[in-house]
Amino acid sequence: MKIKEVSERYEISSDTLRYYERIGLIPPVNRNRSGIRDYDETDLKRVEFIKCMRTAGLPLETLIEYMGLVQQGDQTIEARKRILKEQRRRLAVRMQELQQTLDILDHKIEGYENAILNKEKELREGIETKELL
Amino acid sequence: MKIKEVSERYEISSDTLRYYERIGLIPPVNRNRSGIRDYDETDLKRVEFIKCMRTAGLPLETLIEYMGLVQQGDQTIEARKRILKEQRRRLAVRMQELQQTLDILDHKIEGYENAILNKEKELREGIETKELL
DNA sequence: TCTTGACCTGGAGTTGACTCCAGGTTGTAC
DNA sequence: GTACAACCTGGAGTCAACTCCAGGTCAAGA
Repeated sequence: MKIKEVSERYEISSDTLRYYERIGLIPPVNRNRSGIRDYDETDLKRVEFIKCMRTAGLPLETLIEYMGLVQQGDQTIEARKRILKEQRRRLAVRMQELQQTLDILDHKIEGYENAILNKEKELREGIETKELL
Repeated sequence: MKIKEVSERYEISSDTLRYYERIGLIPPVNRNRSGIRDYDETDLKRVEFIKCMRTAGLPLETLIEYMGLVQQGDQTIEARKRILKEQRRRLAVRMQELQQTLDILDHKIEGYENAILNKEKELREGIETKELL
């Protein structure tokens, strides 16, 4: 599969795919006789995995380390597991943070939903409701 | 409250706090006679809000726009609500993405938990279990 | 009085992750 | 056989969001 198709399938630009290869995140992709990249199933799996992890915000550095360990074979399984567990932990924390922010946003949006009502009340009763940040 | 204390309370560096002021995210903070920033309650609320939204990944540009609207008073309530709703929507999408990645990580970790067992099986039965990415 | 530490400013530098470019080759369609 | 699109490389440029720095002010303690 040529780079453009991979690029479209995973919504990663060709430039980025080549970049990932340059920095050693993905091992060199096979080429056809004229030197054009031809991604095989293994390459695609790697790209998909990286896409997924990048979407979740894992840094390239960590992924490079991880992919390097995969290349080194079975004796790195423990190390890989450690990396994944650590990233899992971070991700869980991250999700809690997002959830908190989501709650606050909901609360604020609700506040705005009531804002017009409150303004009427203000006028009627001559009080001032507090500033909505 | 002086900048250092604010910085510690919200885990935002003093440089970043000043930076936020420079780019117009936070309106100018009051100074004491010698020109040193003295954050009041309103300032702290703004900082807290920004901290929370930045943690969730909202871009500075959006926050600047939003904070600008807050400064302009009640006639911008609709616009503000629209911004918050849009960000809420994005955040929900983001969380789904993270959840997906979390599931995949769990799956992979489980795969690694079994990896040693599988290796024994390989030896016993002379088969090869597929590569663990 | 002198030192120390926190603060100030405007501007420059850094980081992570791309993204773009010039200059060149190749395979296919007309 | 020539135009065209898609590919290649190495290197430079961009972007968001900080982060650091030089050079200077100021208040409080030894």
